[in-house]
Amino acid sequence: MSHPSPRRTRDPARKQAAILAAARAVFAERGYENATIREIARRAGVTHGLVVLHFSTKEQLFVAATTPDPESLFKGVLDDDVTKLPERIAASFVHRMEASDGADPVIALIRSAAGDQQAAKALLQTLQQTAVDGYARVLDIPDLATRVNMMGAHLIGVAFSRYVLADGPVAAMSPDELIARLTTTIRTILFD
Amino acid sequence: MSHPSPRRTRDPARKQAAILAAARAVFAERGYENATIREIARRAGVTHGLVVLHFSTKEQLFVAATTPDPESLFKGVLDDDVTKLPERIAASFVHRMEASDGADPVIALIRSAAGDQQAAKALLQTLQQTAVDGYARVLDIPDLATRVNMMGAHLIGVAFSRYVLADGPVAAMSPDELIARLTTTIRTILFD
DNA sequence: TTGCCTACTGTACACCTGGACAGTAGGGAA
DNA sequence: TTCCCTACTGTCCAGGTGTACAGTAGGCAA
Repeated sequence: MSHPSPRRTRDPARKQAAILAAARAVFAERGYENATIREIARRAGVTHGLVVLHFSTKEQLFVAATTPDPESLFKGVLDDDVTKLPERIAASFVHRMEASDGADPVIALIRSAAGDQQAAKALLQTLQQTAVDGYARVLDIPDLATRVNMMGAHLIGVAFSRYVLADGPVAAMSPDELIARLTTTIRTILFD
Repeated sequence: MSHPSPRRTRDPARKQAAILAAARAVFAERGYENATIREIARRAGVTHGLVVLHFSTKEQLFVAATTPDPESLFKGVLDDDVTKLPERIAASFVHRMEASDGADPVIALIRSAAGDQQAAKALLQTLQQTAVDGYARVLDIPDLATRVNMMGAHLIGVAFSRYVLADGPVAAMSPDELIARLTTTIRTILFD
């Protein structure tokens, strides 16, 4: 029948990577609380026991899977002249989200922080601080932290509307139009 | 001992109101999934059986407790001249949130929609549509729905940062400063 | 080939949830 | 006072969760 090969394969690195990818997807889709280890294991093609073996606890798996790479978020954004910073931020954010196919760590963090997950809140705050530090190198504004925070809030709100609510004009518009609108708003938040 | 009076009191209307108030608070604090009927019952001073008796199901209780009153959200906002619309929207929103002490239905909806609760998404979308219809009476812009959606996204993001994440400059700033900053951004989103 | 370390599986368990339901008692109608 | 409707309680249950752990079997070293 269609039990092709119940034979066990042995490949820790590959399986850990598969578990992490599945975890990112499931945490992004359902948020921390609604995500289950069993569902993650099923998508990764392993048993839930193996997930626990490698990552010990659901929370540790969450942190391992959703800790964003700060560098990747600001890659190429801080270069060039400051006047074009807003479009570069907008484009970087939108491209990142579109490429992830809804499984981006940031979405997982938003969904999970809403459910009061402490680890998610901490990671989001770290991300925020990283952004402040980065922009501080190229911008010289007294209330920089506040403006960056407002911008972060806006991006979270847009991500929420487009990828979580996933309905309405914001969800329907093209990436390019979204970038254009974000650019205008970000410019106002940062400089006006 | 300190069992003051195990005597039963009989007052359906009052208890239903207490249950709804407790439900609003718990749903806002924890989101739909993390909220439990038992916790709501405990805060309302009743048994969880009574909650089920009156509202049948957790989802029905959620809808009953968090369905926002559209009128209250736009009260006094649409009057007066259009040029001051942004400050009235900002002030109305901030005052509403500050007054609720973190138990506002909108926060419950945000927390719950993140966890993929269908009812919450539907209510948020209804709210969105109500806003579009309302502003359509005083504004004449071709892409009105899109702009209102972007504004709604921004408000969600700010609420998220201030009341859910509850940390950082946005959470720390005074209501008046928040209103001022929101006003500028809303003006850009609606008119630029 | 033999042996052994460890990646991997499957079962088991304690806990908590939403919901069902049989019973208890308040309080107005008669 | 008596009666009865129903607001209210407490117990019970099936289902699903995270985690612990005893056992199984790959595959490299010897």
